[in-house]
Amino acid sequence: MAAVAGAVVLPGQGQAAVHSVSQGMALTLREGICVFYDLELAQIHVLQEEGQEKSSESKATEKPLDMLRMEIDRDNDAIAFENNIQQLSPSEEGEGKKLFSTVGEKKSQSCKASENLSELCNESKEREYATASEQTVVKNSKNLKFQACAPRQKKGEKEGFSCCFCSFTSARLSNLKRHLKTHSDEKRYLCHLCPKAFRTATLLHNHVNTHTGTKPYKCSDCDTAFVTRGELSRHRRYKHTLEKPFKCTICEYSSVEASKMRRHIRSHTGERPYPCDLCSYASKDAYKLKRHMLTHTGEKRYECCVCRARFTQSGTMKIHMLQKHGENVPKHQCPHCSTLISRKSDLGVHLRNLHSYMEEAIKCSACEAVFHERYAFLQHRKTHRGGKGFKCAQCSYTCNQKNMRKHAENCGLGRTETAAPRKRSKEKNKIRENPKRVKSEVTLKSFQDEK
DNA sequence: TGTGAGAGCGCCCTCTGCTGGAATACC
DNA sequence: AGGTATTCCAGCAGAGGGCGCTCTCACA
Repeated sequence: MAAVAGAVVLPGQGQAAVHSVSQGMALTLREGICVFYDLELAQIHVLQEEGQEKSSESKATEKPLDMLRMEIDRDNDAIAFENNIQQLSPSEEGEGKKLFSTVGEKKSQSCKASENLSELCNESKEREYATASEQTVVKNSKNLKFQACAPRQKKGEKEGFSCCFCSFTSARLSNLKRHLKTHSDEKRYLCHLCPKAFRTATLLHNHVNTHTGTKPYKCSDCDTAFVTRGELSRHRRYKHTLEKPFKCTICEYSSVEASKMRRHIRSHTGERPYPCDLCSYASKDAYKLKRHMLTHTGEKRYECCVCRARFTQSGTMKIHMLQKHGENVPKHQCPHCSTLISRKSDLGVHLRNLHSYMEEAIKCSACEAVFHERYAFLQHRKTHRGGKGFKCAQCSYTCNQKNMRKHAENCGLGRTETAAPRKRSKEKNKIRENPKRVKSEVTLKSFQDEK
Protein backbone atom coordinates (compact mmCIF):
# COMPACT_ATOMS: atom_id res chain seq x y z
CA MET A 1 0.00 0.00 0.00
CA ALA A 2 1.67 3.14 -1.15
CA ALA A 3 0.22 6.15 0.48
CA VAL A 4 -0.13 9.40 -1.34
CA ALA A 5 -1.19 12.53 0.37
CA GLY A 6 -3.25 14.85 -1.68
CA ALA A 7 -5.97 17.44 -1.61
CA VAL A 8 -9.02 18.06 -3.65
CA VAL A 9 -11.34 20.90 -4.46
CA LEU A 10 -14.51 20.98 -2.45
CA PRO A 11 -17.18 21.65 -5.04
CA GLY A 12 -19.96 23.86 -3.94
CA GLN A 13 -17.77 25.55 -1.42
CA GLY A 14 -15.39 26.88 -4.02
CA GLN A 15 -12.33 26.29 -1.96
CA ALA A 16 -8.95 25.68 -3.38
CA ALA A 17 -6.72 23.04 -2.01
CA VAL A 18 -3.11 22.29 -1.77
CA HIS A 19 -1.91 19.07 -3.08
CA SER A 20 0.96 17.30 -1.58
CA VAL A 21 2.44 14.31 -3.31
CA SER A 22 4.86 12.10 -1.56
CA GLN A 23 5.17 9.19 -3.87
CA GLY A 24 5.71 10.75 -7.23
CA MET A 25 2.35 10.06 -8.78
CA ALA A 26 1.68 12.84 -11.19
CA LEU A 27 -1.91 11.86 -11.71
CA THR A 28 -2.77 11.96 -8.08
CA LEU A 29 -4.36 15.36 -7.93
CA ARG A 30 -6.33 14.92 -11.09
CA GLU A 31 -7.56 11.55 -10.00
CA GLY A 32 -8.35 12.94 -6.62
CA ILE A 33 -10.48 15.64 -8.15
CA CYS A 34 -12.35 13.13 -10.25
CA VAL A 35 -12.92 10.86 -7.37
CA PHE A 36 -14.20 13.60 -5.17
CA TYR A 37 -17.17 14.22 -7.38
CA ASP A 38 -18.09 10.61 -7.07
CA LEU A 39 -17.51 10.73 -3.39
CA GLU A 40 -20.04 13.50 -3.09
CA LEU A 41 -22.54 11.37 -4.91
CA ALA A 42 -21.76 8.56 -2.59
CA GLN A 43 -22.73 10.81 0.29
CA ILE A 44 -19.44 10.62 2.03
CA HIS A 45 -19.19 13.09 4.83
CA VAL A 46 -15.72 14.31 5.19
CA LEU A 47 -16.04 17.45 7.23
CA GLN A 48 -15.72 16.41 10.82
CA GLU A 49 -15.43 18.61 13.85
CA GLU A 50 -11.71 18.85 13.46
CA GLY A 51 -12.07 20.00 9.93
CA GLN A 52 -14.53 22.69 10.91
CA GLU A 53 -12.15 24.02 13.46
CA LYS A 54 -9.51 24.17 10.80
CA SER A 55 -11.90 26.00 8.55
CA SER A 56 -12.37 28.72 11.09
CA GLU A 57 -8.63 29.05 11.37
CA SER A 58 -8.44 29.19 7.62
CA LYS A 59 -10.65 32.24 7.52
CA ALA A 60 -8.28 34.03 9.79
CA THR A 61 -5.36 33.42 7.46
CA GLU A 62 -7.40 33.98 4.29
CA LYS A 63 -5.90 30.82 2.89
CA PRO A 64 -8.71 28.34 3.34
CA LEU A 65 -7.34 25.06 2.23
CA ASP A 66 -9.39 22.21 3.48
CA MET A 67 -7.54 19.14 2.60
CA LEU A 68 -8.88 15.74 2.11
CA ARG A 69 -6.17 13.24 2.40
CA MET A 70 -6.25 10.14 0.37
CA GLU A 71 -4.44 6.95 0.03
CA ILE A 72 -3.90 5.29 -3.25
CA ASP A 73 -3.53 1.61 -3.52
CA ARG A 74 -1.41 1.24 -6.62
CA ASP A 75 -1.86 -2.47 -6.81
CA ASN A 76 -5.63 -2.34 -6.76
CA ASP A 77 -5.94 0.94 -8.59
CA ALA A 78 -8.08 2.19 -5.81
CA ILE A 79 -8.20 5.45 -3.92
CA ALA A 80 -9.18 5.68 -0.33
CA PHE A 81 -10.03 8.85 1.46
CA GLU A 82 -9.35 9.45 5.07
CA ASN A 83 -11.57 11.35 7.39
CA ASN A 84 -8.69 13.44 8.49
CA ILE A 85 -9.07 17.02 7.44
CA GLN A 86 -5.89 18.97 7.39
CA GLN A 87 -4.94 22.33 6.11
CA LEU A 88 -1.60 23.65 5.18
CA SER A 89 -1.16 27.32 4.73
CA PRO A 90 2.17 28.95 4.02
CA SER A 91 2.19 30.39 7.50
CA GLU A 92 1.81 26.99 9.01
CA GLU A 93 4.58 25.64 6.89
CA GLY A 94 6.83 28.20 8.41
CA GLU A 95 5.78 27.32 11.91
CA GLY A 96 6.60 23.65 11.63
CA LYS A 97 10.04 22.80 12.90
CA LYS A 98 12.27 22.06 9.99
CA LEU A 99 14.72 19.27 10.48
CA PHE A 100 16.79 20.22 7.50
CA SER A 101 17.58 23.38 5.66
CA THR A 102 18.93 24.33 2.30
CA VAL A 103 21.59 26.80 1.38
CA GLY A 104 19.87 29.70 -0.38
CA GLU A 105 16.49 28.26 0.41
CA LYS A 106 13.62 29.88 -1.42
CA LYS A 107 9.91 29.56 -0.92
CA SER A 108 8.06 28.13 -3.81
CA GLN A 109 4.47 29.01 -4.48
CA SER A 110 4.05 25.97 -6.61
CA CYS A 111 1.94 23.04 -5.67
CA LYS A 112 4.93 20.81 -5.03
CA ALA A 113 5.20 18.56 -2.07
CA SER A 114 6.40 20.26 1.03
CA GLU A 115 9.77 19.31 2.39
CA ASN A 116 8.70 20.17 5.85
CA LEU A 117 9.46 17.33 8.17
CA SER A 118 6.45 17.97 10.33
CA GLU A 119 4.33 17.33 7.31
CA LEU A 120 6.20 14.12 6.66
CA CYS A 121 5.59 13.07 10.21
CA ASN A 122 1.93 14.00 9.98
CA GLU A 123 1.62 11.91 6.88
CA SER A 124 3.04 8.85 8.53
CA LYS A 125 0.97 9.34 11.63
CA GLU A 126 -2.20 9.73 9.67
CA ARG A 127 -1.42 6.63 7.72
CA GLU A 128 -0.89 4.84 10.96
CA TYR A 129 -4.09 6.04 12.55
CA ALA A 130 -6.30 5.52 9.55
CA THR A 131 -8.42 2.43 9.87
CA ALA A 132 -10.26 0.50 7.25
CA SER A 133 -13.58 1.65 8.59
CA GLU A 134 -12.57 5.26 8.20
CA GLN A 135 -11.66 4.83 4.60
CA THR A 136 -13.93 4.68 1.62
CA VAL A 137 -12.46 3.01 -1.38
CA VAL A 138 -13.49 4.06 -4.85
CA LYS A 139 -12.59 1.69 -7.63
CA ASN A 140 -11.93 2.42 -11.29
CA SER A 141 -11.07 6.03 -10.67
CA LYS A 142 -9.39 6.33 -14.05
CA ASN A 143 -12.71 5.91 -15.79
CA LEU A 144 -14.09 9.04 -14.21
CA LYS A 145 -14.19 12.22 -16.24
CA PHE A 146 -11.98 15.14 -15.50
CA GLN A 147 -13.80 18.37 -14.84
CA ALA A 148 -11.88 21.60 -14.92
CA CYS A 149 -13.02 24.71 -13.14
CA ALA A 150 -12.48 28.16 -14.52
CA PRO A 151 -9.59 30.28 -13.31
CA ARG A 152 -10.58 32.88 -10.81
CA GLN A 153 -9.05 35.79 -9.10
CA LYS A 154 -8.81 35.93 -5.36
CA LYS A 155 -9.46 39.09 -3.48
CA GLY A 156 -6.53 40.89 -1.98
CA GLU A 157 -3.90 38.78 -3.69
CA LYS A 158 -1.06 40.43 -5.54
CA GLU A 159 -0.58 37.53 -7.95
CA GLY A 160 -4.01 38.05 -9.43
CA PHE A 161 -4.86 34.60 -10.80
CA SER A 162 -5.13 31.46 -8.76
CA CYS A 163 -5.50 27.87 -9.77
CA CYS A 164 -8.61 26.31 -8.31
CA PHE A 165 -6.98 22.90 -8.27
CA CYS A 166 -3.85 23.78 -6.34
CA SER A 167 -2.15 26.69 -4.65
CA PHE A 168 -0.55 28.00 -7.83
CA THR A 169 -0.92 31.72 -8.37
CA SER A 170 0.31 34.02 -11.12
CA ALA A 171 0.04 37.64 -12.12
CA ARG A 172 -0.54 36.67 -15.73
CA LEU A 173 -3.56 34.85 -17.03
CA SER A 174 -1.46 33.18 -19.73
CA ASN A 175 0.71 31.59 -17.07
CA LEU A 176 -2.32 30.30 -15.26
CA LYS A 177 -3.81 28.91 -18.47
CA ARG A 178 -0.54 27.20 -19.15
CA HIS A 179 -0.38 25.92 -15.61
CA LEU A 180 -3.89 24.49 -15.91
CA LYS A 181 -2.56 22.18 -18.60
CA THR A 182 -0.61 20.42 -15.90
CA HIS A 183 -3.97 19.30 -14.53
CA SER A 184 -5.15 17.96 -17.85
CA ASP A 185 -4.42 14.73 -19.67
CA GLU A 186 -3.37 16.40 -22.88
CA LYS A 187 -0.09 14.96 -24.15
CA ARG A 188 0.34 15.75 -27.78
CA TYR A 189 3.91 14.59 -28.27
CA LEU A 190 4.03 10.87 -28.84
CA CYS A 191 7.13 8.72 -28.76
CA HIS A 192 7.52 6.72 -31.95
CA LEU A 193 9.55 4.06 -30.14
CA CYS A 194 7.27 3.33 -27.20
CA PRO A 195 3.69 4.10 -26.10
CA LYS A 196 4.68 7.06 -23.96
CA ALA A 197 3.42 10.58 -24.58
CA PHE A 198 4.53 13.99 -23.32
CA ARG A 199 3.20 17.47 -22.96
CA THR A 200 6.13 19.24 -24.58
CA ALA A 201 8.57 18.58 -27.39
CA THR A 202 11.53 18.94 -25.04
CA LEU A 203 10.22 16.24 -22.75
CA LEU A 204 9.71 13.99 -25.74
CA HIS A 205 13.15 14.85 -27.05
CA ASN A 206 14.78 13.90 -23.75
CA HIS A 207 12.78 10.73 -23.66
CA VAL A 208 13.77 9.72 -27.19
CA ASN A 209 17.39 10.26 -26.21
CA THR A 210 16.96 7.57 -23.58
CA HIS A 211 15.99 5.19 -26.40
CA THR A 212 18.79 6.17 -28.76
CA GLY A 213 21.43 6.50 -26.08
CA THR A 214 22.18 10.03 -27.15
CA LYS A 215 23.86 11.88 -24.30
CA PRO A 216 24.63 15.42 -25.39
CA TYR A 217 25.77 16.73 -22.02
CA LYS A 218 29.36 15.70 -21.31
CA CYS A 219 31.20 16.36 -18.08
CA SER A 220 34.34 18.39 -18.69
CA ASP A 221 36.12 16.77 -15.76
CA CYS A 222 35.52 13.07 -16.29
CA ASP A 223 33.98 12.56 -19.75
CA THR A 224 30.80 11.06 -18.34
CA ALA A 225 27.82 11.97 -20.50
CA PHE A 226 24.15 12.51 -19.66
CA VAL A 227 20.82 12.92 -21.39
CA THR A 228 19.85 16.13 -19.60
CA ARG A 229 21.72 19.10 -18.29
CA GLY A 230 20.19 18.54 -14.90
CA GLU A 231 21.77 15.12 -14.67
CA LEU A 232 25.12 16.58 -15.57
CA SER A 233 24.70 19.31 -12.99
CA ARG A 234 23.90 16.82 -10.30
CA HIS A 235 26.75 14.58 -11.35
CA ARG A 236 29.14 17.49 -10.98
CA ARG A 237 27.88 18.16 -7.47
CA TYR A 238 28.34 14.52 -6.53
CA LYS A 239 31.73 14.03 -8.10
CA HIS A 240 33.50 17.31 -8.61
CA THR A 241 32.16 20.37 -6.80
CA LEU A 242 31.00 18.31 -3.80
CA GLU A 243 28.39 20.96 -3.15
CA LYS A 244 25.78 19.70 -0.70
CA PRO A 245 23.07 22.30 -0.23
CA PHE A 246 20.84 20.27 2.08
CA LYS A 247 22.01 20.35 5.68
CA CYS A 248 20.58 18.32 8.52
CA THR A 249 19.87 20.48 11.55
CA ILE A 250 20.24 17.53 13.91
CA CYS A 251 23.54 16.06 12.79
CA GLU A 252 26.40 16.88 10.49
CA TYR A 253 24.95 15.13 7.48
CA SER A 254 24.45 17.05 4.29
CA SER A 255 23.31 15.90 0.90
CA VAL A 256 23.24 16.80 -2.75
CA GLU A 257 19.56 16.01 -3.13
CA ALA A 258 16.51 16.81 -1.05
CA SER A 259 15.22 13.26 -1.38
CA LYS A 260 18.40 11.98 0.24
CA MET A 261 17.85 14.37 3.10
CA ARG A 262 14.29 13.15 3.54
CA ARG A 263 15.58 9.62 3.63
CA HIS A 264 18.22 10.63 6.14
CA ILE A 265 15.66 12.36 8.36
CA ARG A 266 13.90 9.01 8.75
CA SER A 267 16.96 7.75 10.59
CA HIS A 268 16.23 10.46 13.17
CA THR A 269 12.46 10.11 13.30
CA GLY A 270 12.39 6.32 12.98
CA GLU A 271 9.66 6.54 10.40
CA ARG A 272 9.28 3.31 8.41
CA PRO A 273 6.78 3.83 5.62
CA TYR A 274 7.44 0.57 3.77
CA PRO A 275 5.94 -2.37 5.69
CA CYS A 276 6.45 -5.99 4.72
CA ASP A 277 3.23 -7.87 3.98
CA LEU A 278 4.63 -11.14 5.26
CA CYS A 279 6.22 -10.19 8.56
CA SER A 280 6.47 -7.33 11.03
CA TYR A 281 9.45 -5.73 9.33
CA ALA A 282 9.07 -2.23 7.96
CA SER A 283 11.68 -0.38 5.99
CA LYS A 284 12.72 3.22 5.75
CA ASP A 285 13.03 3.07 1.99
CA ALA A 286 11.69 1.03 -0.87
CA TYR A 287 14.91 -0.67 -1.80
CA LYS A 288 15.46 -2.12 1.65
CA LEU A 289 11.99 -3.59 1.61
CA LYS A 290 12.72 -5.13 -1.77
CA ARG A 291 15.97 -6.54 -0.45
CA HIS A 292 14.20 -7.80 2.63
CA MET A 293 11.62 -9.64 0.51
CA LEU A 294 14.43 -11.87 -0.77
CA THR A 295 14.60 -13.37 2.70
CA HIS A 296 11.02 -14.60 2.19
CA THR A 297 11.49 -15.85 -1.36
CA GLY A 298 14.85 -17.44 -0.56
CA GLU A 299 16.28 -16.08 -3.77
CA LYS A 300 20.08 -15.93 -3.86
CA ARG A 301 20.99 -14.01 -6.95
CA TYR A 302 24.72 -13.73 -6.38
CA GLU A 303 26.88 -16.73 -7.23
CA CYS A 304 30.56 -17.23 -6.47
CA CYS A 305 32.28 -17.89 -9.78
CA VAL A 306 34.86 -20.14 -8.09
CA CYS A 307 32.89 -22.45 -5.79
CA ARG A 308 29.35 -21.73 -7.02
CA ALA A 309 28.19 -20.84 -3.54
CA ARG A 310 25.21 -18.50 -3.64
CA PHE A 311 24.45 -15.41 -1.62
CA THR A 312 21.55 -13.06 -1.05
CA GLN A 313 23.59 -9.88 -1.11
CA SER A 314 26.48 -8.83 -3.28
CA GLY A 315 28.46 -7.59 -0.31
CA THR A 316 28.29 -10.99 1.35
CA MET A 317 29.60 -12.65 -1.79
CA LYS A 318 32.35 -10.08 -2.08
CA ILE A 319 33.59 -10.87 1.42
CA HIS A 320 33.31 -14.58 0.69
CA MET A 321 35.41 -14.17 -2.46
CA LEU A 322 38.01 -12.21 -0.60
CA GLN A 323 38.25 -14.51 2.41
CA LYS A 324 37.93 -17.85 0.66
CA HIS A 325 39.47 -17.31 -2.73
CA GLY A 326 41.59 -14.21 -2.30
CA GLU A 327 45.38 -14.24 -2.04
CA ASN A 328 47.34 -12.45 0.67
CA VAL A 329 44.15 -11.45 2.42
CA PRO A 330 44.99 -8.81 4.99
CA LYS A 331 44.06 -9.65 8.57
CA HIS A 332 42.94 -7.24 11.22
CA GLN A 333 45.32 -6.89 14.14
CA CYS A 334 43.79 -6.30 17.54
CA PRO A 335 45.26 -3.06 18.92
CA HIS A 336 45.40 -4.53 22.44
CA CYS A 337 46.84 -8.00 21.83
CA SER A 338 48.53 -10.02 19.13
CA THR A 339 45.33 -11.62 17.83
CA LEU A 340 44.81 -11.49 14.08
CA ILE A 341 41.23 -11.65 12.89
CA SER A 342 40.13 -12.02 9.29
CA ARG A 343 37.04 -9.80 9.41
CA LYS A 344 36.78 -6.32 10.74
CA SER A 345 33.34 -6.98 12.20
CA ASP A 346 34.71 -9.94 14.12
CA LEU A 347 37.47 -7.76 15.46
CA GLY A 348 34.68 -5.72 16.96
CA VAL A 349 33.32 -8.86 18.60
CA HIS A 350 36.79 -9.70 19.85
CA LEU A 351 37.21 -6.22 21.33
CA ARG A 352 33.82 -6.38 23.02
CA ASN A 353 34.39 -9.84 24.45
CA LEU A 354 37.99 -9.56 25.56
CA HIS A 355 38.98 -5.92 25.84
CA SER A 356 35.90 -4.11 27.04
CA TYR A 357 35.66 -2.79 30.58
CA MET A 358 33.42 -4.90 32.81
CA GLU A 359 31.57 -3.38 35.73
CA GLU A 360 31.50 -6.77 37.39
CA ALA A 361 35.14 -7.71 37.89
CA ILE A 362 36.53 -11.25 37.50
CA LYS A 363 38.36 -12.61 40.52
CA CYS A 364 41.21 -15.10 40.06
CA SER A 365 40.51 -18.23 42.06
CA ALA A 366 44.25 -18.83 42.49
CA CYS A 367 45.48 -15.53 43.89
CA GLU A 368 42.38 -13.35 44.31
CA ALA A 369 43.61 -10.80 41.80
CA VAL A 370 40.77 -8.73 40.30
CA PHE A 371 40.34 -7.89 36.60
CA HIS A 372 37.93 -5.69 34.73
CA GLU A 373 39.08 -6.86 31.32
CA ARG A 374 38.60 -10.45 30.27
CA TYR A 375 41.78 -10.62 28.18
CA ALA A 376 43.93 -9.44 31.10
CA PHE A 377 42.34 -12.11 33.27
CA LEU A 378 43.08 -14.86 30.73
CA GLN A 379 46.69 -13.74 30.43
CA HIS A 380 46.97 -13.69 34.19
CA ARG A 381 45.68 -17.26 34.49
CA LYS A 382 48.53 -18.46 32.31
CA THR A 383 51.01 -17.27 34.91
CA HIS A 384 49.65 -19.87 37.31
CA ARG A 385 50.37 -22.81 35.03
CA GLY A 386 54.04 -23.22 35.96
CA GLY A 387 54.27 -21.63 39.42
CA LYS A 388 52.63 -22.30 42.78
CA GLY A 389 49.65 -20.09 42.08
CA PHE A 390 46.93 -22.48 43.32
CA LYS A 391 45.98 -22.63 46.99
CA CYS A 392 44.08 -25.61 48.46
CA ALA A 393 40.73 -24.63 49.91
CA GLN A 394 41.00 -27.41 52.52
CA CYS A 395 44.55 -26.86 53.84
CA SER A 396 47.40 -24.37 53.41
CA TYR A 397 49.10 -26.35 50.64
CA THR A 398 50.09 -24.34 47.51
CA CYS A 399 51.26 -25.73 44.17
CA ASN A 400 50.73 -25.32 40.42
CA GLN A 401 47.46 -26.07 38.65
CA LYS A 402 48.36 -29.59 37.52
CA ASN A 403 49.48 -30.81 40.91
CA MET A 404 46.60 -29.11 42.67
CA ARG A 405 44.12 -31.42 40.90
CA LYS A 406 45.88 -34.48 42.36
CA HIS A 407 46.17 -32.85 45.78
CA ALA A 408 42.54 -31.83 45.81
CA GLU A 409 41.46 -35.42 45.22
CA ASN A 410 43.60 -36.52 48.16
CA CYS A 411 42.16 -33.73 50.29
CA GLY A 412 38.65 -34.95 49.49
CA LEU A 413 37.72 -31.96 47.30
CA GLY A 414 37.33 -33.91 44.08
CA ARG A 415 38.47 -32.45 40.76
CA THR A 416 39.60 -28.86 40.67
CA GLU A 417 37.61 -26.46 38.55
CA THR A 418 40.25 -26.20 35.85
CA ALA A 419 41.77 -29.12 34.04
CA ALA A 420 45.27 -29.26 32.63
CA PRO A 421 45.46 -28.80 28.85
CA ARG A 422 45.58 -31.96 26.84
CA LYS A 423 47.85 -32.30 23.93
CA ARG A 424 46.22 -33.46 20.76
CA SER A 425 47.94 -36.34 19.02
CA LYS A 426 49.55 -35.65 15.67
CA GLU A 427 47.27 -38.17 13.99
CA LYS A 428 44.25 -36.45 15.40
CA ASN A 429 45.53 -33.15 14.17
CA LYS A 430 45.87 -34.67 10.72
CA ILE A 431 42.24 -35.70 10.73
CA ARG A 432 41.18 -32.29 11.90
CA GLU A 433 43.33 -30.55 9.36
CA ASN A 434 41.16 -28.14 7.42
CA PRO A 435 37.84 -29.86 8.06
CA LYS A 436 36.01 -26.86 6.70
CA ARG A 437 37.46 -27.38 3.26
CA VAL A 438 36.32 -31.00 3.24
CA LYS A 439 32.88 -29.94 4.31
CA SER A 440 32.64 -27.21 1.74
CA GLU A 441 33.51 -29.76 -0.95
CA VAL A 442 30.72 -31.98 0.31
CA THR A 443 28.39 -29.03 0.30
CA LEU A 444 29.39 -28.18 -3.23
CA LYS A 445 28.84 -31.79 -4.33
CA SER A 446 25.37 -31.88 -2.82
CA PHE A 447 24.66 -28.51 -4.38
CA GLN A 448 25.70 -29.79 -7.79
CA ASP A 449 23.63 -32.93 -7.24
CA GLU A 450 20.65 -30.78 -6.49
CA LYS A 451 21.20 -28.91 -9.68
C1' DT B 1 6.07 28.51 -27.19
C1' DG B 2 10.46 26.43 -26.44
C1' DT B 3 14.02 25.76 -23.22
C1' DG B 4 16.78 25.50 -19.01
C1' DA B 5 16.93 24.63 -14.27
C1' DG B 6 15.72 22.31 -10.58
C1' DA B 7 12.73 19.08 -8.03
C1' DG B 8 11.12 14.60 -7.25
C1' DC B 9 10.80 9.62 -7.32
C1' DG B 10 12.76 5.32 -8.24
C1' DC B 11 16.33 2.00 -8.68
C1' DC B 12 20.59 -0.06 -7.77
C1' DC B 13 24.85 -0.12 -5.72
C1' DT B 14 28.51 -0.17 -1.92
C1' DC B 15 30.07 0.01 2.66
C1' DT B 16 29.33 -1.09 7.27
C1' DG B 17 28.26 -3.54 11.38
C1' DC B 18 25.46 -6.73 14.10
C1' DT B 19 23.82 -11.50 14.81
C1' DG B 20 23.84 -16.31 15.51
C1' DG B 21 25.26 -20.91 14.07
C1' DA B 22 29.27 -23.71 12.85
C1' DA B 23 33.96 -24.70 13.28
C1' DT B 24 37.92 -24.62 15.86
C1' DA B 25 40.95 -23.80 19.80
C1' DC B 26 41.57 -23.94 24.42
C1' DC B 27 41.15 -25.70 29.05
C1' DA C 1 36.58 -36.67 26.51
C1' DG C 2 33.94 -33.05 27.06
C1' DG C 3 32.84 -28.32 28.14
C1' DT C 4 33.69 -23.63 27.08
C1' DA C 5 35.64 -19.77 24.64
C1' DT C 6 36.98 -17.81 20.46
C1' DT C 7 37.04 -17.25 15.56
C1' DC C 8 34.94 -18.02 11.06
C1' DC C 9 31.23 -17.30 8.23
C1' DA C 10 26.83 -16.18 5.93
C1' DG C 11 22.63 -13.65 6.57
C1' DC C 12 20.73 -9.47 7.02
C1' DA C 13 19.61 -4.61 7.77
C1' DG C 14 21.12 0.50 8.23
C1' DA C 15 22.91 4.23 5.87
C1' DG C 16 24.29 6.75 2.10
C1' DG C 17 26.10 7.61 -2.98
C1' DG C 18 25.08 7.90 -7.72
C1' DC C 19 22.34 7.98 -11.62
C1' DG C 20 17.93 7.39 -14.88
C1' DC C 21 13.99 9.45 -15.95
C1' DT C 22 10.07 12.62 -15.77
C1' DC C 23 7.83 16.56 -14.24
C1' DT C 24 6.87 21.56 -13.25
C1' DC C 25 7.88 26.26 -13.47
C1' DA C 26 10.26 30.49 -14.67
C1' DC C 27 12.12 32.87 -18.24
C1' DA C 28 13.50 34.34 -22.84
